[in-house]
Amino acid sequence: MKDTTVDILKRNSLSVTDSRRSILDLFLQQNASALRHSDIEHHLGAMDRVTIYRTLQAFCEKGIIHSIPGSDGAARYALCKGGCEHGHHHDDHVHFVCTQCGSTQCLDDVHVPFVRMPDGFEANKSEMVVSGTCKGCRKRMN
Amino acid sequence: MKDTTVDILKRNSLSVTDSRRSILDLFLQQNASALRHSDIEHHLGAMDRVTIYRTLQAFCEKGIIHSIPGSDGAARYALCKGGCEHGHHHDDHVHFVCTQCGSTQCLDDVHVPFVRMPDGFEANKSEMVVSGTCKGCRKRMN
DNA sequence: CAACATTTGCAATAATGTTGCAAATGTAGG
DNA sequence: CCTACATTTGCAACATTATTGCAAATGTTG
Repeated sequence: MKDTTVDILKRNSLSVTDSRRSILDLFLQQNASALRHSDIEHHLGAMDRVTIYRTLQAFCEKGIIHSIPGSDGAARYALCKGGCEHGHHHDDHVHFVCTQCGSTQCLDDVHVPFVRMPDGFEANKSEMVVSGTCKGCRKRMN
Repeated sequence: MKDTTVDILKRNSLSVTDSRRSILDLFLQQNASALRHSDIEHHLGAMDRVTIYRTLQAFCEKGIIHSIPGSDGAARYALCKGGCEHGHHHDDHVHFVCTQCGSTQCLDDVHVPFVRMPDGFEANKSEMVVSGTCKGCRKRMN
């Protein structure tokens, strides 16, 4: 049985509203590719900016989406795959930023390798972002 | 022979101005620890915000400092060590963000491990940020 | 020291993010 | 289906981060 947006919202004890359905729909349409706040704003022009911020925050807290670090000063978010939806995240995968098209993608099958910390440091979470040319752009270049 | 701020600026063909010397001094005083724009602003209250942005950009282009990715929407910068200062960066080290004190540090001796990309993706650069409790904060907790 | 190039500070503007509050919408019980 | 209650939305205001153009100030070179 396929998860509908309503299922996902209910399962995470979020009330089902038009805004949340639209935003979740948008994420489901992406293919492992991340969205910035402004992307969502452009797609759903009618929706208030603040609502988008609050929805993204709620989805993050519930583990429906995860945030992706980036140096460009704009937060990005992507759907969590698999067992992320019960409070504990499994988003230990590598993220890829394409310098050609600017897209950010989840490499769900590539997990962040372990690195040993220097004495005294205690690691909790590791994030890894690889940049380069993505599959789509390399095809386009041939 | 020890590098003075003036040496570093001249070597990178940057004209020697008070602003650049002050900012570079600040970085040299840090110990592998990163600064945000706002940190610099607070330390050097008299300096215009725009000058700080432009100086950070110039230092980045020359490879004197490097930027560090972070999810909190504020760029961070730290001095480049070693052979970074001739246009090509060697900042392939892991960065550590302490969730206690909020500081960001360069782990100069821990380099970012190689990961194999899925077919079609071409990697250029890898960044890794580990978060947890830093040395200083763990000492303070005992 | 003079002529020229570069940098600085200011003003204006844009993008991103947060908060409080009243109106609108969603949920649950009868 | 309707009412009462809880939650969410939209708006306004505001804070922070960042960018650009331009004239005045500063640095560099001969």
